[in-house]
Amino acid sequence: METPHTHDLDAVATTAGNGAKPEDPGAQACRDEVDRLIEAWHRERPDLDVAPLEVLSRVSRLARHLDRARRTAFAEHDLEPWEFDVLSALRRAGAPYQLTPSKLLTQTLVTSGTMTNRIDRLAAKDLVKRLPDPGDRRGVLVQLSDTGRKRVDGAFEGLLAQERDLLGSISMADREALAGLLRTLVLPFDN
Amino acid sequence: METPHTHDLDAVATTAGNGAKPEDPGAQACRDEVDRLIEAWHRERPDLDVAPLEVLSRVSRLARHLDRARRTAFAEHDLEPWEFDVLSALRRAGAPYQLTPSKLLTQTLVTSGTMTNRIDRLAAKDLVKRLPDPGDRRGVLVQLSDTGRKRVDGAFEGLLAQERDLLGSISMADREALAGLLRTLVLPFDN
DNA sequence: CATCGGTATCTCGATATCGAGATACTTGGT
DNA sequence: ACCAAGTATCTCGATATCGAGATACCGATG
Repeated sequence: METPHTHDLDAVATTAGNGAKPEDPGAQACRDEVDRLIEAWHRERPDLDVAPLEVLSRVSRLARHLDRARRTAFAEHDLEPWEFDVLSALRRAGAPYQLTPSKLLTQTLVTSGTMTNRIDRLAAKDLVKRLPDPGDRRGVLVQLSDTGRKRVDGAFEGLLAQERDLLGSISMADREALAGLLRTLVLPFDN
Repeated sequence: METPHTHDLDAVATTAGNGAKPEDPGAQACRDEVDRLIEAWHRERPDLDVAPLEVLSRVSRLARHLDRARRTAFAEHDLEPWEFDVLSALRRAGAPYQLTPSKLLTQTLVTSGTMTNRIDRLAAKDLVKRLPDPGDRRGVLVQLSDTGRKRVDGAFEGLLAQERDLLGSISMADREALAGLLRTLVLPFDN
């Protein structure tokens, strides 16, 4: 999806990118898809400042690539991304690895119907178990099984290895700067 | 559509975050969800270096928030995100706003079956038209209608306004730094 | 203890996507 | 001209998700 951003005041559209400028300080030599996207919009709508796309389109596109990469990484542990989402929430909760469906759906941002379905399928694979919630007969507790814990731990280690690899081209200092700026952008949403 | 997605993942050590550090230079005072995610993983798996999550989890989460925000912004122009994806690809192509389904599906990263379905629905709403491809009788050309062009132009302006707003808390210099670092991360995927 | 609003979970019909296969046409080689 | 391999698009069954509604239970109030 395209998240365009540019401001146009004239020729600003190419400011941050290494777009058409021939000088290119000492930076990477290559244009990415977003550079092309922005160039196309700038050609078609020279009246608009599409600078915001420089940041936000890249966030969206990178996230999509990360989704695919994670799917591959998890596949080596026979887990789908949605399975990791649920199991990792339980894992992070700590022993005895129990959460209510309600807690799980707020953490995974899916609807209750979806979560019921997911728990059913995870239970069928013996990765979680459904227990009655003592103290609230409406509710249930979803508990990570022993095999579930091992699978999610392995998948998480694989994920970290992959992510470390993806970040390899960026210095420690830049990673921290990046993390800080991203936090600033996320905060208004996270409350 | 949409990339729905859902993933929670990641949490990094506490390196870059303003996690538990009491000093906090002059930065924002608040922890985000990823800080909490990282703290939980660090508690449960102190043997792992979860630092990559500081960056990549934030990218994923921010992208999800952006998806929801865009859905809202597009709704004011009676467009779904997937509709904007297709229409904007046609719009960027420039007059006469024609692309083959193949070009459209490489740009939107969906399968051919999905694209056929999308074109059907867009054509039913008179936002695009299917034309025979002169020069290749297997193929068709998808052309943006006049109302389609107006709708996508309006939606794009709305999107830009929203994105400019979201980036408001970040200085111009930081935006450029952010865009540059994100490009570095995306490049290995984009080829 | 009866009631009523709120909460937790599940049910179920509608829908968008995927993915494998079908169909029709093109292209290069002989 | 013919044929095989490749390409462009569409078809269709399976599936995961959403979202509205149903059911069962909690808790405070009178």
